[in-house]
Amino acid sequence: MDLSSRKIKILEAIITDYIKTGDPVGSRTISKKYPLGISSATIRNEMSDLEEMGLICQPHTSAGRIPSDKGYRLYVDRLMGHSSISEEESVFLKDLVMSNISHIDYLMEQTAKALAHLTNYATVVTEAKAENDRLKKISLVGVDDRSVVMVSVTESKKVENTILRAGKIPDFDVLNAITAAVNNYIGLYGSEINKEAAENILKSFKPYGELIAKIFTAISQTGSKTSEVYTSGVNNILDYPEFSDIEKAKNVFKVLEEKDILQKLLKDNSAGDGAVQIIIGGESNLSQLKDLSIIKTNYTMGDNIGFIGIIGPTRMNYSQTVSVLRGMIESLNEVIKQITGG
Amino acid sequence: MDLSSRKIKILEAIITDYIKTGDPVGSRTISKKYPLGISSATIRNEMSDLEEMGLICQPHTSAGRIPSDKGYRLYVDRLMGHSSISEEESVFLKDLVMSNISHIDYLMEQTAKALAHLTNYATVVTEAKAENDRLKKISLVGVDDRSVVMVSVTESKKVENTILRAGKIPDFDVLNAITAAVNNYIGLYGSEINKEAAENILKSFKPYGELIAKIFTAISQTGSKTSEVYTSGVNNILDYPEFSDIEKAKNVFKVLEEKDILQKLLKDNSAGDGAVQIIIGGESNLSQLKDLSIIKTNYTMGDNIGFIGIIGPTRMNYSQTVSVLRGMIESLNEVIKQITGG
DNA sequence: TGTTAGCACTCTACCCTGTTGAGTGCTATT
DNA sequence: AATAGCACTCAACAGGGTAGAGTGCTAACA
Repeated sequence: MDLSSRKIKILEAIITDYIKTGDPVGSRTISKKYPLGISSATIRNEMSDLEEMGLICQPHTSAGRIPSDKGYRLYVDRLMGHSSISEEESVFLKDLVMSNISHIDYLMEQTAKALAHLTNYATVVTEAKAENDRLKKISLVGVDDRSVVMVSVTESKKVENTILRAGKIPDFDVLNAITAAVNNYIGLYGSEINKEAAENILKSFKPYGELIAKIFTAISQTGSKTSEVYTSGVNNILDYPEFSDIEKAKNVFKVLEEKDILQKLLKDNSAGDGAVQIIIGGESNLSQLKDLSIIKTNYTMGDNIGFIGIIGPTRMNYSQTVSVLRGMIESLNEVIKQITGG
Repeated sequence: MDLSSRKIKILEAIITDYIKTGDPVGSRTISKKYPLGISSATIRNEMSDLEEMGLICQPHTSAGRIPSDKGYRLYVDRLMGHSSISEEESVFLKDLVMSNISHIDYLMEQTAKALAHLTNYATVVTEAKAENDRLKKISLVGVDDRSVVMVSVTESKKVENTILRAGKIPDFDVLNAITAAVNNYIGLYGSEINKEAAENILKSFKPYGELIAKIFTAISQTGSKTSEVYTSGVNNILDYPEFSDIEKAKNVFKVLEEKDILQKLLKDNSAGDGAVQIIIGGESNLSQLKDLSIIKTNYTMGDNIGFIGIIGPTRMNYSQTVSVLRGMIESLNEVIKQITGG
């Protein structure tokens, strides 16, 4: 069956209306609200065809039609207009990013929050992280007479703190000497274990064996942490009647708590860098997500790659959400470029 | 009216039953389930008295009775037995704390999670923080040729990273010299602004003026961040039928998102250090919390004080929850003592 | 041949009703 | 003082009827 331009117009009307109201759309509603110049009876015939093609379906016999995943897919790929965000929103996003560049984790959190606020959906942001990051150097900072902080910096410029405790802590100068020796080691072996070289350092700073052992343990563990996942606006989901059933809402909450699933979902980067990707309902092949859609993209900070996703009901406002997401990424990238030197 | 021992037994039965089932408790239920040796009619008379005293109330004319805030208060203060946690739970909590001591923020997060898991209520943990903390020293670690990390350590041993960017970054030795100079400054003036001294440092390291200016800005901002608040198990609330109404659930979620309110609530430390404090329903004087109770206490890390709260419906299992909370605090304190040197 | 009006049909949502069961308070009795 | 009995109240549930939205089909029309 052919998809005539009239059928497309009707499909578009159904989707637009359903996104707005959440109620199944009937033929009469369309004939009245959308000036297609045809009667409801004709629309009924066309709708019957659209249903046969799998683009819309009926929740029950005498209800209106709602778009299927396939219908949304067609809409997203071919029909959806490009809206753009307001000047206000754009400024809001840019200010947000600018004001937080010194605390990256805080920035991520704020990003998630801001997007949730602007879209009224749930958002997920993962920390930027390189696939195979290597330790570049460390620095030791004394805290008190029993503990030091080991600051580690990776090739991709991620900074991480680890607290180390030991019975005996050297003074400032010795600490610096140990730092230098360990950095030398790292230059040669990275975070791999080289017994001989480690023994050498241990020997040179004999009184502080306990501390040095802990340093090597910490070094071998660096970068093993998976990247942080920040979620926000999860409760926004409750605003949509399709989740007013408490059990359904619980399910959604459960998925959004499983950071592993979210990570995996966002990480799949088949669409390429910087592209906005849309996963509609069952397309994720995860039963827990069959009533949710995800609009996602990625951002880069040097070699590190992070992901931003917006999660809402399948009838989410794709066009608006995409534009907000694009605006966010733009602000982020602009600021990141400035920082990392462009 | 006097509170006879029989009245107390009936009140206790009502509360115990209501905590377990969530359904209003009738006189017949009590006479059958609790061996008080009196008939339901007698119990009815006594219940009528208890109602007059404001300890229980009726949701509607022909329903059973439920405890009022005042009833819970009496129960918590005078009737509640002390249960203790199982060996298993105790080991679980201790292991948790032990395995996370090198990453404090991670430990807090895990603490919140573990308590939520054990109690099936929502939990709030605030980062330990001293009231009037002062900067003790900083350390500068180069990241790349445009940025350094400033590691700041406060009197109370809190460590924080701030990323600083500048057009020109000195090498390792100069960075160390700047660190030393700035630490000298901090020794004299803390995080206060002393123009003359700052000018001196600026002059000594003239080519790096931009960086040094940023250092002083960062110094003046240190410690201004409010302490982190971690929540967990918020969705557990959905398991209790009193919040199966979506609007009520939304309200609860909203409160638990307002970290300010939670902070204020937990911070009030009138009960004294280490004491477990219980706030029942309306006692908080916050309308948003009128259907929720909070069981809370505090922990100390050196000079820093942090708070742990467990939030559930007013009919929460006070006795069990208190014991889990006590177990958690015990594990925390034990480990903290070991660390901070005891 | 495509479009439309008309009609019978379907199904949900809603309201009204009566019934059941749990629970109460009062009163008379033990 | 304690209890048994009784009339009463109320929420929850199920059944029945109606209104309204929507459909599919058919016949008529341009």
